Amino acid sequence: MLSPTEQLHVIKSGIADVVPIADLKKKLERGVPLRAKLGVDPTAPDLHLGHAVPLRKLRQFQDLGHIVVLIIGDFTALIGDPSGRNTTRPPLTLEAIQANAETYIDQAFKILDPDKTELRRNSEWLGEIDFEKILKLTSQFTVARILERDDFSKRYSEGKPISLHEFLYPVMQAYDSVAIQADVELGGTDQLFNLLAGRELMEKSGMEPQVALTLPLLEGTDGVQKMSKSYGNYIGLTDGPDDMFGKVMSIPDTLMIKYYRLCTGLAVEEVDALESELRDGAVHPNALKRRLAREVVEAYHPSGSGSSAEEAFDRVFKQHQAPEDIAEVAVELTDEVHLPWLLSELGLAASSSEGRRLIDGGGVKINGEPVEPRQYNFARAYVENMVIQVGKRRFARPVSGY
RNA sequence: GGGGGUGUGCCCGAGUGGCUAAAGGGGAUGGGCUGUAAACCCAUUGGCUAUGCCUACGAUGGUUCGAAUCCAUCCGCCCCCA
Repeated sequence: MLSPTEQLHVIKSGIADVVPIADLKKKLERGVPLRAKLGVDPTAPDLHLGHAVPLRKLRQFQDLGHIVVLIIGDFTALIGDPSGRNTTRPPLTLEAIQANAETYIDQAFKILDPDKTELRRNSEWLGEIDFEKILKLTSQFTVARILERDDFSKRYSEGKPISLHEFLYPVMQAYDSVAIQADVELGGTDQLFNLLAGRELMEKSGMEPQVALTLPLLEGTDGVQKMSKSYGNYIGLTDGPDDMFGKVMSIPDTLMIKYYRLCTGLAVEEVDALESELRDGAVHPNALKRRLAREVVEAYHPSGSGSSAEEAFDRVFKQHQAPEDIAEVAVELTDEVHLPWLLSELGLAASSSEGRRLIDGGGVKINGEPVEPRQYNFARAYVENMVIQVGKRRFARPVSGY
């Protein structure tokens, strides 16, 4: 086992904050495996790299010999965490929660070590709580204290509605920590309030309070907004290797090290070394990003998939050739084919008007041959089974639908 | 419960009767440059086999030769007072 100081170095890599750091040190020095908690809301069925960030950190805890307690917030999902939102979240149905939870667990164990993971659902203890207990719990917190939370105070001062039940979210999350006797709880920076609420409640329950460890939000491929499906800047955990590779390559350079720290399983010292090489100019940023992309791909796909994704990438973007497997799309072709229509059928354009614009903008190629602006109609033989390309990265091959 | 305000394209935001498919910005997409990075330059950004037609300025109805712009009702959101 590493010394407490060494452990601390690993734990601190890439994180936003630990409060209080002294408590964490103290806990580590005892040499007893810690219980590291992460509560997840089974609200989103599609997981992306951003969701994986805390899981990676948990994995580090496991590798250091600690225990991970992964709590599926099946009960709390009934409320919907208002974190980072300025509106009330709609509660989910039980079925949706169940399905999302399954997906989540599936993905999570691609990263976590199952032998060192305690998987719990918070309906275990929250489901049977009675009203008297709720009153006792809620009496531990004051309205003023709850209103300190950023999004609450903001919504309150902006006159946006806050439903009373939303106040209970931090209370329930805090109670989770009591129930499983957490030593450390992880969460995004937007979770700090909830994490500290847990700390407070534990203390009031006569337990040793947990340490709050916050992780930065991961920016998406645009490098600005946090990764999220609704911004369209996400890298999905179930994305194919080629796709995943390409998406990682498109992140801004400035995010590379952050991605290394938060999205790969690379040892902390190694990332430290890469960071200084990058700073000294000892390594070309492009080479570093390629390695990052390979690492990320290999984390979610079979070994070897990283380099084959890289080859596919070079084929398309360096040698400007069509990728090896192009999506074949069945369409019903007539003898004369209207290309704008075809582009929208193939999913390469949102509408045939957009297809027309793409053609006029010089962004469409058939078998590598650019299509002249204002040229819209082609003989069937000219397009059928051919490689239709839009921009640099979108390809499709129309095949007969019969 | 009372008074006031506001609702425009993916988002923000001009527009107060015709010249408005709707200024400007952001974002996005395509092209150039490149390392599919950043920065920068150019173009496009409602639909439609298309020098035209259709649909659009919260919803419905009305006034008018003509409405995002005027009127009525409704819906949503916000502010102030109680």
